[in-house]
Amino acid sequence: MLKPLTASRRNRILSALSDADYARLSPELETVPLVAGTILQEEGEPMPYVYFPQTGILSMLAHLEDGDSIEIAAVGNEGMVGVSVSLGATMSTNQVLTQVAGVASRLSARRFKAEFARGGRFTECIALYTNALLASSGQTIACNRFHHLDARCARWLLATHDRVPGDEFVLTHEFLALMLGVRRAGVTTAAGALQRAGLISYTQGHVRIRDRAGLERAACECYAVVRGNVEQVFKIPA
Amino acid sequence: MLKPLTASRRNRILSALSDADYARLSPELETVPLVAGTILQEEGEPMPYVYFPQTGILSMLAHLEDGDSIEIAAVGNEGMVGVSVSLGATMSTNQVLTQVAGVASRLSARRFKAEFARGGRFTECIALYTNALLASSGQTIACNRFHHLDARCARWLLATHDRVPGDEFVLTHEFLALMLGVRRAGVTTAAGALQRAGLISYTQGHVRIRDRAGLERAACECYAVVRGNVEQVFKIPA
DNA sequence: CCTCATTTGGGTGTTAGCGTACAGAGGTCT
DNA sequence: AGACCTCTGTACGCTAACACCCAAATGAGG
Repeated sequence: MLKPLTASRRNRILSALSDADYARLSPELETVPLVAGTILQEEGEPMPYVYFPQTGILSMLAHLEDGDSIEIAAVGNEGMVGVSVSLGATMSTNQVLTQVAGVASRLSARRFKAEFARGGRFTECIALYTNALLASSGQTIACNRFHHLDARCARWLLATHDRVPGDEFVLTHEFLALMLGVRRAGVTTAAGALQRAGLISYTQGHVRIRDRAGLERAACECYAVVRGNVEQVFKIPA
Repeated sequence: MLKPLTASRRNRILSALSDADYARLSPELETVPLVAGTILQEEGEPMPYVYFPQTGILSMLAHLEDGDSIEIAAVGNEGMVGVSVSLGATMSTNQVLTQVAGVASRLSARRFKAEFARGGRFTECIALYTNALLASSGQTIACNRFHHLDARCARWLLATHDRVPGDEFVLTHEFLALMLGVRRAGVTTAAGALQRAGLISYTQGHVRIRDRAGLERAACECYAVVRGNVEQVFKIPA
């Protein structure tokens, strides 16, 4: 027996489709598991699919020649990976990996392009989401230049917390260091401070958010700005 | 006597329009001077116009709560300011200011949206340019995190050199500091090193590029990456 | 020619985060 | 239980860039 049609509509962009549009697209949507650590797209390679996470989190990463890397944006069920396909790109400019395991709906790039070209609510949503990505990237440019590790750390934890069910999730200092583009030891120091302040606690690769409000105070403004950018996408009068 | 129709087509996006499309749009295009230091768009405010520079350079800036600011992207005759209008945005998320004086064609946001909705080569160009901006933002996120001031300084000088006629242009350390998000004294040190290496020279607000190839070696990879992103826009088979 | 504002040079002490290294703590597997 | 591997804590010296400061040079205007 098939899952109900609405299963994949935990993704907020897909759920913005009219029932008619969804019915047309639905046979083309493939539900795929997102396995933590898996790479979905590689920099400079073609993008056969676009992904709409239902649960879990994907990360877009930039890599530099000397091997340094950093997260550009995180994508949960509020967004998608592959907007650049709608902009006419053929190659991915970033690496995309699964940060938190989950499930996504994927769609072939060809179908996605065709659907995008139809216009309507779906197209509008994708465009607005692209705009949010662009605006958020600008904020992150400034954030990486000016904000200190503690604040960026808090920002990142909040963004992840928003996208997982409970208050606890899997995360090592090592991984967080990769996302923030800093040393593992640096994260240990910053996270240690947050822990001592009673905002979080962690053991062996598991973090627990203990004081969400406090964490928000510890985070830089960028958390709220980026979140606001994304909320704007869905605040349009339908 | 009117200037020839093709005047504004020094902008590479406008010149991608078919003659028919251009003829239709041309009466709506207004040629405006770009005065150095002028602010064309303010963060959080509506965007009545979009701009297609013919000459000169515009800068998109991000501002943080505490007053720090940094350049997100520079736009010359290869691009435009206001792509987010085509994505459905109503408010600007960045400040835009004139970095180097020049001339631009401007178009009302309404007309621009309508024209964008028509589809065709123009639409395609705008979409590809938006994609280039997005990709370049990702690169800049990493750049600001990892690359040192000297290299970022060189990157910026090259990007500007690309967009001005000769080898010399107006620039103070103060202004460059604003763009790079560093102290003025920091720029003095970095630029001094470039000068001592014979790559540039400057006096009282005027820089001269003396060794372009050397500067390219001194710059981080981001210069070439971002430039490549933009070139990609115009490399499509017409 | 002199004055004055702008621009640049440089100096001092501070700091966040780096690179590196090592030790302990907590799980896992046999 | 013991061996092992992953994860976290911490320490030490180093450096890029900071904040703050003042002095010199340059060019424009009266």
